[in-house]
Amino acid sequence: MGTNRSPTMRDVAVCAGYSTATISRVLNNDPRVAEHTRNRVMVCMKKLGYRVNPIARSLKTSRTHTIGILSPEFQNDFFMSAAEGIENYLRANGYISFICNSRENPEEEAELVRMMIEKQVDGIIIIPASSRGGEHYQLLRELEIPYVLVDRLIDGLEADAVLTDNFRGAFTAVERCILGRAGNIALIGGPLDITSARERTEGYRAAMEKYGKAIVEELIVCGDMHVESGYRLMGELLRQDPQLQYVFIINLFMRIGAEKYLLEHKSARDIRIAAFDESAISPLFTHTWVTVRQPLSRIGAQAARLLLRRIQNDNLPFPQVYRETPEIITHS
Amino acid sequence: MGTNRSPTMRDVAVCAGYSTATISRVLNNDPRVAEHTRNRVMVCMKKLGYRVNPIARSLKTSRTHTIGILSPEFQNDFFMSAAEGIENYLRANGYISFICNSRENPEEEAELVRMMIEKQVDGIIIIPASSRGGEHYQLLRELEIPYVLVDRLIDGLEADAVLTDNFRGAFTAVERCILGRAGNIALIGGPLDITSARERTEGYRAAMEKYGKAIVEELIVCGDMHVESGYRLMGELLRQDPQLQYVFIINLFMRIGAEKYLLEHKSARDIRIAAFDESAISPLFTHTWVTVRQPLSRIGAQAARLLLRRIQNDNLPFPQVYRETPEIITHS
DNA sequence: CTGTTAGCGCCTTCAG
DNA sequence: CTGAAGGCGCTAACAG
Repeated sequence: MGTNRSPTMRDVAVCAGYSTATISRVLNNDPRVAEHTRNRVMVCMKKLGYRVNPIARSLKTSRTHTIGILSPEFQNDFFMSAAEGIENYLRANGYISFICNSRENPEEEAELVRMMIEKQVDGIIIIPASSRGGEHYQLLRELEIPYVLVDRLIDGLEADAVLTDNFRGAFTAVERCILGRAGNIALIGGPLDITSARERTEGYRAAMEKYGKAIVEELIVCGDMHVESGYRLMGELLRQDPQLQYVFIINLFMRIGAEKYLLEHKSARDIRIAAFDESAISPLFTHTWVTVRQPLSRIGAQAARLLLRRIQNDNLPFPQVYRETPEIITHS
Repeated sequence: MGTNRSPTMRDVAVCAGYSTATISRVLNNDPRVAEHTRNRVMVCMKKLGYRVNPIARSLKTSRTHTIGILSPEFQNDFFMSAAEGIENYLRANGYISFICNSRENPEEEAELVRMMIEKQVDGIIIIPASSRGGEHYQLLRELEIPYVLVDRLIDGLEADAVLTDNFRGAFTAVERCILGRAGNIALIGGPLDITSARERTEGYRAAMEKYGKAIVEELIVCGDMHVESGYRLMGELLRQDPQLQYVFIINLFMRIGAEKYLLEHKSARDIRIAAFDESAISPLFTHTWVTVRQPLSRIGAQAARLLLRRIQNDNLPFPQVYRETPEIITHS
């Protein structure tokens, strides 16, 4: 009654008439244990409602079957979709995960990495808060704790990573605009020290060049990835080129701003937007031409898979960088 | 070089010339340890880069300073905002948290609860996947593991909980419409077995009654909280009452659907929407009249605080249910 | 195939 | 104020 401490291996051992070593073997599927013994033990475990104590086990093995995940933002569907992909894969493989919020702050990210190390996670998946790295990456390497980057790379850091093929996504999206016999195609890009923004910009330029479209530098503008800058930049572009027909926008939030601008300025004109990302609100966009859909949950699963292989010391060449192909959707 | 196992209490003890017992005392701020001893020990800890091994500590104390969080959906800004509030509070108080995804599925939720129990979390915060409960709640009670519900209640379950004051939010929003000298005010509600949907509907009715507005049952429709149903229901309402001026919509997703309907059907007419929730995309809404903003991160923090008090056995009366007042914003 | 033994790193009486 | 000793629950040699 009441605070019945939960049964331990010893209890099972007594109940079954074996030593704890045998119980342990059954637990770990050690093949050299007699079939009938195994059965007896299993029955006792069931009877007593025995469950291993993962803490004791971890203390012994110094493996926790726990993976840390670092995300720069919780209220961001993209990161969370990737996190979901990660979690699903891990859970299906006997690991559990642990998401923490770095709040776009490399310092906090580093602190969280230290905390995770302390908690003895078996590995870490990081959606980096910045493309500029930090000493914690080195720490992880020294301690030989495997980690995988997701969505962004770190400049100058050799590391396993899984991310969208940003270049290709941008290239194809812009290509579709060009093949639609576009006039000018403007770009609302992002900070060039964010690898994904840079790659998308490069994709734009490459597509333009490939098809011999003149690149008008005035029609290439950079925002900060947030709604307001999209709004502002859309205005600027239209002032630059009142006849503008196509805009390629590299992320969802700036695109929301741009749509808002168009809405408010009742641009009856047929501006067409090609952009990365999709979300619950996409139905409200009125200028959608091409959408680049990132395979986020696949990216997450891929990252988790890679990490587990590292943990199991599969000796894959280092580093592995997977670029997952996005889906390009052209709307009517 | 290389695999230098990390220093243990014993290393510190040797370095400082004391026993491990003393090191432990320093770590736990035991007052009966001489000041200079404490200093010596601290210096050694710093020098060796000592960090406690929380696993060993947990094995001994059977407390993990870890809290499990269950969320029905990762790609949901509202849940994740609450999660963020929780995490912040916990981290500031020496606890870490552990978010898992129940995928709107009570079975998975139960399974995750069992997993968390196994992992020996000190407590759990649950955003319930369903208002209908399940045996895991009883399990938690039996094992005397504290838990707090967030955002939704469970029918027939006495439990600590923190949530938005849905009734009041709805009441006030509708009141503002009425005071704006509205004609009919329609309602797009949700499944009545979800407590929050039910409470919001009640708030609507109460406000209507208080001001003596006739409740037209044809103008009260229920969706499933998703975009499509908002779209469909907006259409139905306008067919019911082509002169409709105000609609109160109980969540963001149905509201997106409704806005989409209005957009496509170029309702130049001045329909005004009062609705729960706000998000990155709110700028794109064109019929906003009143917004009910849930204080999600406060709710999260509150839930975390309550849970920690339970864990520390503060004997508060049981159960505690906090209803946090939402902010009501009236737009021009 | 099974048991014995010796810890993993820490906390906690109980003595001194 | 400090130390010695035992044990939390489990695993991993090493014997047999």
